[in-house]
Amino acid sequence: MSSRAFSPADLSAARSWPFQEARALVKRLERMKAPADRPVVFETGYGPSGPPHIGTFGEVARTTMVRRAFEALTGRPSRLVCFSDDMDGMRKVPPHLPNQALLEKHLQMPLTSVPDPFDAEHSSFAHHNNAMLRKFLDQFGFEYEFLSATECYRSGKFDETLIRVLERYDAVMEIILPTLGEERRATYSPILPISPSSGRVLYVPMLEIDPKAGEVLFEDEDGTKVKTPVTGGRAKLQWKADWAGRWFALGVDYEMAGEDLTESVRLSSRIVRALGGEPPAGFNYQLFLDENGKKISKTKGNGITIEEWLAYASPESLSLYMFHNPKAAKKLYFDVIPKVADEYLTWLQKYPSQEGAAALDNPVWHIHEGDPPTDISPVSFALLLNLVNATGTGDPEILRGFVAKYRPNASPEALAAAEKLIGYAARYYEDFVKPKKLYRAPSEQERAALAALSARLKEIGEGAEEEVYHTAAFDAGKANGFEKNIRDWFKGLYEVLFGQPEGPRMGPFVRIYGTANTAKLIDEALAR
RNA sequence: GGGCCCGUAGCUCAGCGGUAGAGCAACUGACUUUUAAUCAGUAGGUCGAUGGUUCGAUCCCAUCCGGGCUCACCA
Repeated sequence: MSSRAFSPADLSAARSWPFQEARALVKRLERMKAPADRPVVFETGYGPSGPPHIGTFGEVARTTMVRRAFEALTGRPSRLVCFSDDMDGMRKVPPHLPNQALLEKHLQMPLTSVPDPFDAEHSSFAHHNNAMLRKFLDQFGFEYEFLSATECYRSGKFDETLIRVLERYDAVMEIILPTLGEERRATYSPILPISPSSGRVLYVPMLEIDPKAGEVLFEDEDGTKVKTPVTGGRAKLQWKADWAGRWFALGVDYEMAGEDLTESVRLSSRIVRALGGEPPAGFNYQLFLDENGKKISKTKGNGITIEEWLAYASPESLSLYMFHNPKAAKKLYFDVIPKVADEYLTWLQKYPSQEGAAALDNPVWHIHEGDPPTDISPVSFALLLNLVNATGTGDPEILRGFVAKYRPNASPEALAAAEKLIGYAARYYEDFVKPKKLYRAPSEQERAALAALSARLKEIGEGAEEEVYHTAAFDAGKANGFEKNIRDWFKGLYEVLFGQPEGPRMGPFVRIYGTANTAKLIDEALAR
């Protein structure tokens, strides 16, 4: 690792939000008098009833930023727990899934007891989604520990916490009940037993609770009264109590959440205190909006998905987007992608010349966990998009040639760094530029000039200087009536050959694309 | 309506008590036998509004305006 070292003075001068968050966490640990060698626990939560999405990425990326800032600040060990709420009952069958009938039969069962509707590869629906989550996180190289709620309950990891909830039952109820509607109030219990007869998660009131024995009495689905221990996976905590229980059981020190969960965090904090714990540090980040400032909703399909982002720009650029101002509602729509991609490059270029706190506050320090790469693409994404527009091609080979020409002094490493951008640009071309192309037929005059150019290029052959080709382009125009308006010649040439009024400088283009290919391009256009 | 968050140049953001900054975009010029690129330069903000605290406020407080979330169920 070639990551830079920073002085304590630099570190305390860093003002970017991850450092501010890290300092808040430090204060919390001081208040708690936490032993300095105890690993500090960061958590992110995940609901395994659907695939991971751009918000999942954002939460883990941002949490990791705080984590690394904290480590830099304190040198203390830390862990990041990605927790899957996979013991939650399946309340309804998510539409769009295959095997609806099969799923229907398993309503109210813990998600880890619902069969995988996709294939037999995973032992349950939740296992399938958990695997997707891990694959998703791994592809970005996040460092984390995966934790399954089901395993935590069944293994006894949460036993102590469940008993504690029984011990503090009244205090917990007192906090939760006022937040519920009248109807729910009548049946609410922070403990949800798993029916021994049906395996479903039961939303029933507790008839008796016995903290000493660690048991509860409730009415099972078949009407029989059942007394059961709450431990070993025979019961779980309900919403409003389970988050607090998890904090308590895992000793979570830091967790952020979307602003829609602001009230939940507040409530859970009170509950964890009632259990005798201390709520984690953290903050509520804002949700994303679409181009018009409207909330992004999956059904409306506004905004963009992580797949869309990653099709046209790097994960690092998405991290940069996540880094910016997490407390402001940010617009997330297509046009921001190229802009953010180039902003990322700009920050990367700036980093080596920055010192102290300025470097620590540079987003790339956070995006790359303190160790930004030194090989930087010598061309911006905007330039590549221009190129793609100008050359009318998304052929990576041609783009590569132009990059090498534009940046003759670029190192092989830098050119390698540009490779990814070229791929994104090519994709962009295919999806956005190509469909908009409008080739027009040449005028008689243009036809003659184009034919002359084609013939001349074949004559010259490959390997000549750019200027030779460029001169040929001019000559063909001048010799066919464009001597006074050479601009029109080029405009027409582009419209006929590339389907747009602008195009590449012809000399370099021919040199890179080849005379035979260019001549072929012309001949095909004339034959169209 | 209550609560929370946000509101600084066209855009994305920094600045968090001492006479407003960056990147991109825009514009001008140079260069290039079209485009793009490159280089040099210019312009652009009553820091959402109004009051208050202060010798002094973008920065603190209050109110208001605008945007988002949340306050039945579900997570």
